[in-house]
Amino acid sequence: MNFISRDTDYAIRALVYMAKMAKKKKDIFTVDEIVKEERLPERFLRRILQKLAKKGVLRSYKGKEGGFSLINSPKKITLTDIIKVFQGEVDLTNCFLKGKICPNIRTCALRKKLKGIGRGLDRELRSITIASLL
Amino acid sequence: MNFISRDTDYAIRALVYMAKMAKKKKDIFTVDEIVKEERLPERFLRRILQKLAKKGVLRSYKGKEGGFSLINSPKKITLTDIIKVFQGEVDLTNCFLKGKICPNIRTCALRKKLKGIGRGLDRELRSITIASLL
DNA sequence: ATTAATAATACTATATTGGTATCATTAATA
DNA sequence: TATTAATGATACCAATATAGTATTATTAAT
Repeated sequence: MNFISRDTDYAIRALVYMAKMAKKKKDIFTVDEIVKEERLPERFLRRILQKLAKKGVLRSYKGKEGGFSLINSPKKITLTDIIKVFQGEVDLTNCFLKGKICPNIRTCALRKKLKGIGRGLDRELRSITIASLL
Repeated sequence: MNFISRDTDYAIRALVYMAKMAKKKKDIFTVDEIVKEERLPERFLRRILQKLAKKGVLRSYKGKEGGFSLINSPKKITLTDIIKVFQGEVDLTNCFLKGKICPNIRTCALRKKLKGIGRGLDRELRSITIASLL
């Protein structure tokens, strides 16, 4: 059971690259540059960055000399943010009989326990920022 | 992102039912009985219990008067055990460029951080036993 | 011999994952 | 203003995973 999906993984690599280079260089990056440096599949990464742009993690510039840039400081971008974009909210308490048979998720001993664990996990994932990975 | 899959969920329900009833009653249960009580799809649950039997969580008895029984005390059956049966080892540190491009998982800042979190998570999941859900 | 249970295995439908392809849009600049 | 170099939107596709169902074999009690 993989916790991180391929697009989350690629997104993190791209963001870390951008954060690293933004310190020395200009801060707009083309997909081609990132693909070359990080050796990721071009069209797939393109779609990933587009999604990050749509979700407000990146800003995109169309046209010649365009590309993508970070909107916020790498210190502000957490793992939780990125996972949420590609894999949705991490939900430890999901119930497969919800509504049908189970009376209430709050009376369920399992979900009650998992809820606490999920909160702890989220707190830890939130502590991992792009900046912390440089 | 659902952490628990449907078969893990159904397995837990079945195991909790068996643990609960084993206290008052005989301890061999047919699939039909569990299906009726927990309202789960019969053939699907059957395959789930067979898998639990194969993995040493349940004992199975063929023939008339047969069924399934718990092998170990409900205190000894942890959530980690059950997740492992149906979803494999929970791996927070999986890397999608392993071997190809990434030099070493141990030099990777992200994986290093996730490894610690994964250990904590595992410890917590291990503390949830079937007995603790009664 | 009959009956009532699991075992093994194959099959199916649907969703998700991982990725590719195409064409439209935009903006710099020669 | 035409060219060029970038992203945007969208559709498509293959492989795998998920969530089951169906069939036949085996086993053990009575």
